[in-house]
Amino acid sequence: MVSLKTIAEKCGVSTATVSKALNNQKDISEETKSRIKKTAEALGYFPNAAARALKTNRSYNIGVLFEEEAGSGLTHEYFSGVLNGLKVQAEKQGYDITFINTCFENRKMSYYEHCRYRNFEGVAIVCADFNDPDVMELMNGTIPVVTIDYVHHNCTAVCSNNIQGMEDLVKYIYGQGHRKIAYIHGQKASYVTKDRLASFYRTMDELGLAVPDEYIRTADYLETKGAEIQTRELLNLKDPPSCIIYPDDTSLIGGRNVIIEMGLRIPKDISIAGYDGTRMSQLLHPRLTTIRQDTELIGGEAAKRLISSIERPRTTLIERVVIEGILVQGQSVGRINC
Amino acid sequence: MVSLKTIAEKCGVSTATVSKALNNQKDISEETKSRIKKTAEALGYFPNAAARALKTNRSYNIGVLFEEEAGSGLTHEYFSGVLNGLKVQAEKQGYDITFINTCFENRKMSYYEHCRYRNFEGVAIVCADFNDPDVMELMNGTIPVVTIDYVHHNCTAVCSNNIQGMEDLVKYIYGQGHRKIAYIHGQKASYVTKDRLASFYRTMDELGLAVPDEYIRTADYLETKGAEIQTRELLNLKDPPSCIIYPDDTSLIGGRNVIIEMGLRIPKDISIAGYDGTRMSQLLHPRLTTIRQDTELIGGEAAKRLISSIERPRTTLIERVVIEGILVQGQSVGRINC
DNA sequence: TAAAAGTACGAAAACGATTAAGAAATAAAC
DNA sequence: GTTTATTTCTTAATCGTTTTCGTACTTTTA
Repeated sequence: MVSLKTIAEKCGVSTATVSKALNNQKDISEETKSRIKKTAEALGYFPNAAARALKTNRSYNIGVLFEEEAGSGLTHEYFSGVLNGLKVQAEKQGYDITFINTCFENRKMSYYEHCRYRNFEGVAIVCADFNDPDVMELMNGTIPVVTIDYVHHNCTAVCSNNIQGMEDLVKYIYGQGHRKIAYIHGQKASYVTKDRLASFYRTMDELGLAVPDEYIRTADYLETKGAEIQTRELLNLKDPPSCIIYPDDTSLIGGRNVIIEMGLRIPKDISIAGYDGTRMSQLLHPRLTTIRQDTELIGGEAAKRLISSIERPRTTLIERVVIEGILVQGQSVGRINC
Repeated sequence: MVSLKTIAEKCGVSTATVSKALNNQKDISEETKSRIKKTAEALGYFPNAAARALKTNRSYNIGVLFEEEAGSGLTHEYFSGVLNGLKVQAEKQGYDITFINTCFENRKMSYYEHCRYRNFEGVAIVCADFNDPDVMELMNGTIPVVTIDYVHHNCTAVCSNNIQGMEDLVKYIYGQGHRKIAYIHGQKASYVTKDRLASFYRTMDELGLAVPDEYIRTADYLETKGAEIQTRELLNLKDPPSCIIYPDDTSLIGGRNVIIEMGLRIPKDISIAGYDGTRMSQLLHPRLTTIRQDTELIGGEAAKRLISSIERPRTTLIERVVIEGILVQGQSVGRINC
């Protein structure tokens, strides 16, 4: 292991000098500096993160909380996209990313304890149960935290703009001539659902469209079962909608299958729209009309804000960052005469 | 920051005693041990990973190389599934997972340098360009490395059993009565493709079936474009196949779209099979016949082997671990009379 | 009862870096 | 020519652990 000491001996100076030279402090002469740097290079020196962290209390390490409810968080495109954005940006700024977990040697430890143990300088909560006391402890703690799609008074939040997204979607559908628009929304507990639902109602209202109660239904995100059932019921109504908006692109598949099964054509007989803009949504025929959530950007912004609050804690505000969704005009919402 | 010193003072003993007590060394009396442990608990003590790593040279941290060629590695279900398996198992055994990158302060550093900097005890290469000199440096280095779906003489490899998977798939298709089976395979450079292709030929041979050259084609993994083109050409042959096997579930979608466009029914008019067993594959109608790769298990095994070679370097062999794929009998391969 | 063995703890060095304070040499100021 | 400032480097302490070795005391053994 080549350390400062090795270099110091080779150069006939003290380790202090070597340290300062490599860190470009100005009380070392240019000549010695370059001599030391050359030797360091030649010896293949790299600093020891542990030693440095111990002394400076800076780990350049960010913890990411990524727990999969339902056992598949990492494999869901939305979350993994966000994680990727986070990773890319953090790397760019010289930070590493480590998953936060709860195992330590044999015993359990809380997220917060893990963070202190590893000296994480900040935490990004990408995918977690926000009601979990351990998660709350983390959010209420003193380590800077950024949350995704969840607002907490003590943390900077980066959220997809579900209000604007839903508004854009509804207005586009309206523009295509649709007047009977149904919305199957996801679980009501989440912020995401609340925003989208409120925005749906508001936009419909603005457009002067009535929303029959039976047009509003619930089905789980990321699953097809619920969407299947709800779609069937919607299509069997006396006055069925001409367009159905689904919780997301994945659950939409369930509805889509039912529609095809019933012998209906998309978008001839019935129009459908998703939400997410998954890769798959653009592979299907017809390509889905959906709102693409810019997961890269969401993750990237999260990283930027987090690092900012690490490096400039005084001047960084706790804020709510909103990332616009992008309407993807596929072919699943057809043009009709109203 | 509550440290050993804090506890030592509170208990009126030395830090050495505290350390030994908390680590359950046997030259501390049971009485003092419990007294110390209680105080530690009460003070909310947690060891400092950096200090410990510095002293013991053990970081309990594993590096994961996860570079997205084509800019989407993390969001691909196969890779993210493996990563998740890795994460879960590593956590279970008390290790943390950190992404390996190449940025350090301002300058670049190689993967290997990053690993030494962070004292990673082992490395898992999940998704990377194996021809990259930096990746090769890592594999040839002294840090234990486990690779996924790639074999290198110096590293333990965990691979999906593509030989058996393809064999199972072909035999199942044969069992359904198909005799004219086409195979659109992925990029030839990869081990995965080589294994599958060889196994395809071998199995067909074993079954006494001829493989016309025009039945073997190439299309990229994870993209639909190539599969579209190849499917069209296959279906326009004088003697088209009755079943087409695709590089993977994603590229299959391209072929599927072409088939639907041409007015053919799956599996009535043409049968198709994928490879991967993505979530989506089981949402489509008809559900895909495919080989499900147990990504959880692949990642889990990778973690186990890696940790084993970290903790028992002497007794751990460099080996090639093969994870069986599971035939998923969807409905996309129909029964026909030969 | 003296020697040997065992038990329970402490002192101090070490891991590899950073940094405040000090020292030696040179340059500038009066 | 003495004092002061500047430049350049060193000394030594420190971060929070672990670990080797030593010591004091107690218990066992012959």
